Amino acid sequence: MPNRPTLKTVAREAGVSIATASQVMRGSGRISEETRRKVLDAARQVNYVADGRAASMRSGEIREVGLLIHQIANPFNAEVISGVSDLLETEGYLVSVLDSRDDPNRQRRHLEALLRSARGGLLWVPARDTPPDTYSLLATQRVPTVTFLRRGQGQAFDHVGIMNFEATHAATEHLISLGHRHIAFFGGEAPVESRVERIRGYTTALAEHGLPPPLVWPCPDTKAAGLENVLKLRAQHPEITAILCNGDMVALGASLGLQRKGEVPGRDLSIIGFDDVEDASLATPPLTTISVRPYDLGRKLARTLLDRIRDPDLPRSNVLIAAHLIQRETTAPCR
Amino acid sequence: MPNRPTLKTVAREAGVSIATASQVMRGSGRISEETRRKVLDAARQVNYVADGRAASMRSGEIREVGLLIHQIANPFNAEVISGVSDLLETEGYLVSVLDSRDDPNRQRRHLEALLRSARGGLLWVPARDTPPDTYSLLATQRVPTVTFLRRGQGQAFDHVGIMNFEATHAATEHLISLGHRHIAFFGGEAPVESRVERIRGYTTALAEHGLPPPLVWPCPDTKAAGLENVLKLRAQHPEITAILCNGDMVALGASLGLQRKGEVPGRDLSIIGFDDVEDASLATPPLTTISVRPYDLGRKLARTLLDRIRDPDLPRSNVLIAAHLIQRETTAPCR
DNA sequence: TTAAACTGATATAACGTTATACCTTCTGTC
DNA sequence: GACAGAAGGTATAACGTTATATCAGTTTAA
Repeated sequence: MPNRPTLKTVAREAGVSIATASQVMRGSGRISEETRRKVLDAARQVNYVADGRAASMRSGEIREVGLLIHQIANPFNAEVISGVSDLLETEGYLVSVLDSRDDPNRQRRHLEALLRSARGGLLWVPARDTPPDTYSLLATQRVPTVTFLRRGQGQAFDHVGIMNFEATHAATEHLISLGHRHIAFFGGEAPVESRVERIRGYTTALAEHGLPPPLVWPCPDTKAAGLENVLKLRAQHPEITAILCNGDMVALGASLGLQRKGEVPGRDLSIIGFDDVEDASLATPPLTTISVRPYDLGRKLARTLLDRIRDPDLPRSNVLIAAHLIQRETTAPCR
Repeated sequence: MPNRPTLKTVAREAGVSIATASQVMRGSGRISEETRRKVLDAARQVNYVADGRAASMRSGEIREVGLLIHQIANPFNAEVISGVSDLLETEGYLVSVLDSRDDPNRQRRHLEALLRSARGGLLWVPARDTPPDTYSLLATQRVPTVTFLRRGQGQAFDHVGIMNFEATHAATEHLISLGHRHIAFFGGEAPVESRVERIRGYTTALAEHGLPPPLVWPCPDTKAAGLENVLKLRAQHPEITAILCNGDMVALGASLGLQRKGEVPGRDLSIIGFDDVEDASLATPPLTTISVRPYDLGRKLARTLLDRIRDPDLPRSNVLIAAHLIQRETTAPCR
């Protein structure tokens, strides 16, 4: 039973040296058409696939990057990942996607696994409460790194984010223009900047219009939690007529919760989501939400990493993607 | 600016040889407590992380596996991936998840990327119409491989699947016992075995009860497609009173479509899904579906791969996971 | 007292590539 | 026909680990 083919196998089969075989496979150096053909035939013959480990060790070029995020099973994030993969894969990179579940310990383990095996680059959403030594680990390892969605304490890295403040500011003003005066911010728990910025946009808009003080109601970013918590919120604060959500999943959950109680989203409580996941437009009623084109964000992210890999001395970049309100049917004038 | 630390750095820092440093890091060989401490301190000092490429080249043990699936952004598959990752990560493996989008060319590219970089093992759902040379590529590369959900032509590999026939057979009988006589099979397009088996279970049950000939209505496994197609189906075949779906996403889509037209799932058309994704129980009305515990399937899958990696001479295994009907509110007696 | 066994460390080769330098052979020029 | 230069190929070292053999001391056994 033959072992897996290496360059040696190919070279032997083609009757040339290993060095020559290597040059042919990479299309470099001066090689006659005849030799080229012989080597390529031999390679096809034995189903040769280069060993990326050996290649990258010698050449220093690692075509393997990691993507470490706090939650994979979230349609918005899935779209981001899609955008990242599409671009990086056409450039010949292998993308390893890992889920930290927003847990710093789990994140640390993943990070070390990535540093061991996929050290070509890193796309990273820092978990909440990421300790400083995790940042310094990355710094000493000198892996090209781009943070996204959250920057955490990784101020030294490139970053691709969302215009959170502007988005929730505008969304809140929209609710105000519909006559709402008691508006809550609903969802999310961790003190991550993305949420902090969103809350700031919301709070600022309230203040600018001289409305009652902000009410922030935390809960996990899942449908199930949204469903449950919206009822608690309404029981405890019956004056609330509109909620601005930290994400579509809680928003959709809230919409479901309302309907379970026989109420109508929009008419009985205005709801604005954040992300514009596929379900947002498919839900009944379709969800008013803030859209950020996650796929484009992913591509921008990949592009930023590639630039960084190609030139480590580039100035640190900080890209913010615009977000805009999409009005569907869960917002209505206040009654 | 110092470069990334290697064993050499650690050894120099600790005043020992590279060989000794290596032994300490791996906890092998005979090392005095004093030396051990010195090396570990030095390693921590410089933030040392081993280079898995070099290690695996020499030791032959690759702690990196690939998972190649036809659709990542599907809650059922996401759960499977979760189960796989949890088990493999505690065993120190890095799992690279790739999405073939059920396209053989894309799949081929991914496979070659994996063979280049993550050749420790492969978990694989063959794309539809996977050509024979893709199978033989894997065979010559001798990467431990386990197929799941679909076997394709990869008869030589270990496999973890679902009892599809039994599941749809039972589900169809359930519909029949509710009095339905005109039942359609709804969703899925590709001639993959999982769907073929499901259709066979459905067809067999119909035949056993002497019911009208089967009606199979293909459509992509997405909510949007389900929504659209259920209306077409009803327009063209008004006699249908129940549909058995190839997946929850189409089933949920169908449920939405019905409601858009003011009809009530269950009362006006019985719907059974397949997968029991999280949304199935959260939807209104909650979806009757076939559950297969995707997380457990994922763990079983990982376990199978580990066994194969540990002993390449093991007899080929073929595990089938049971599936059972969960009755919620989209099925009702035929009126 | 001396060989044998053990302890704790190290030197070295190897994994499969690629970059570099080098070595032939051929062609053309004067 | 001597020599420069190009064309086409190869030998070799290196990447960062780990497995193996080996070595110098020290202890134990007979």
